[in-house]
Amino acid sequence: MTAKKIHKQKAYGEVGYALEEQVGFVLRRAHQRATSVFQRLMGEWDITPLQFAALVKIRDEGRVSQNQLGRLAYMDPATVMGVVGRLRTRGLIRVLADANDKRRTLLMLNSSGLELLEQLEPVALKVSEQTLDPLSKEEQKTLIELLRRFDVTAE
Amino acid sequence: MTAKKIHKQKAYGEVGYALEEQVGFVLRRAHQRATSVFQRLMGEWDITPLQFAALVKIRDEGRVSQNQLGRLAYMDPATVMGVVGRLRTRGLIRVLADANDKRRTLLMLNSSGLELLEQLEPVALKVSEQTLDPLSKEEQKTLIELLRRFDVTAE
DNA sequence: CCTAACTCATTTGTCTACAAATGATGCGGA
DNA sequence: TCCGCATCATTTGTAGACAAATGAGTTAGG
Repeated sequence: MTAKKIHKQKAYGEVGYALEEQVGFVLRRAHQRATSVFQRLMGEWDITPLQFAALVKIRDEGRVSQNQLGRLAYMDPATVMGVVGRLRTRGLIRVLADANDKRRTLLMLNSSGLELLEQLEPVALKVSEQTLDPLSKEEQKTLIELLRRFDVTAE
Repeated sequence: MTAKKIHKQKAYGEVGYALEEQVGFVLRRAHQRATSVFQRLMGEWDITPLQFAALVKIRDEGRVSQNQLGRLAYMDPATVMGVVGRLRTRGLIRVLADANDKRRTLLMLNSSGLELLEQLEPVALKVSEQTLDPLSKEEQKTLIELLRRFDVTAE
């Protein structure tokens, strides 16, 4: 019914600017899909992608300062503030002052954080799986590799 | 300098959960790159990726209702509200009531909206170009195609 | 022709995302 | 040694992203 209207979109070879061929647009779409799958599978634990990423990074490091965590998980300082605050409120991490550098706040998982993370990791693998479902195994590998190339540029 | 710390991240074949190999994580990264390039090139016009997408879609359709626009640009109703509000405030679109359906609000570009959009489109192409810069032409095509496959599922 | 189910715009609330500014602290070089 | 510059955490402000709820309006089926 409404499908007819859709065809008014600029088609592939058309002259003008085709929004759905621009990287930013399709990346946004793909990212929406990924977070949607994440919410569906992780919803029952009430955790967000960023909160999960933070837990993983904190555990991998043992102990990190907030800024360090931000660099590892690609969050800017303001965003880290929020994420860390919520993890702290939920009692998943321990926050302590760095004796060697009074500017720093050190973060580490406490036992409930570690326990939760261990429950979550297998689910996170399912999230990746389901997100990538429309692609063949070969294509999945290609996609991840191409996306990771955006990283090298450091910037 | 700090590069040494980075190697504490789980390496490729390691046992545990490797965050940087999960789709959601790399998609988020890639999307960050795209919006960062967008801001850098579009900053001088003070426009955001979503606002630009909305302008394109409104022009392509001629006139759209808000919900329709949301479906075309993949924004939910609450997000559309904000974007449309800002475009209206800046005087780029015209908002009128639909005579046939009193629930609906119709949107269309006014002359300044159209004029701005025409200035912006060539810049938007540069945004895509620069974003994709780390990849070869061949890889760029592959990436876009793979990303667009996430769309077909309709979901 | 009437009502139940749907659609539309809108609000509220939570969570990313980032720019820009701030004050406290640390550090390197003259 | 001390002074400028960098780094750290933090705040404020704007904008996307979405869930959930609401009331007005439309449509389809009985």
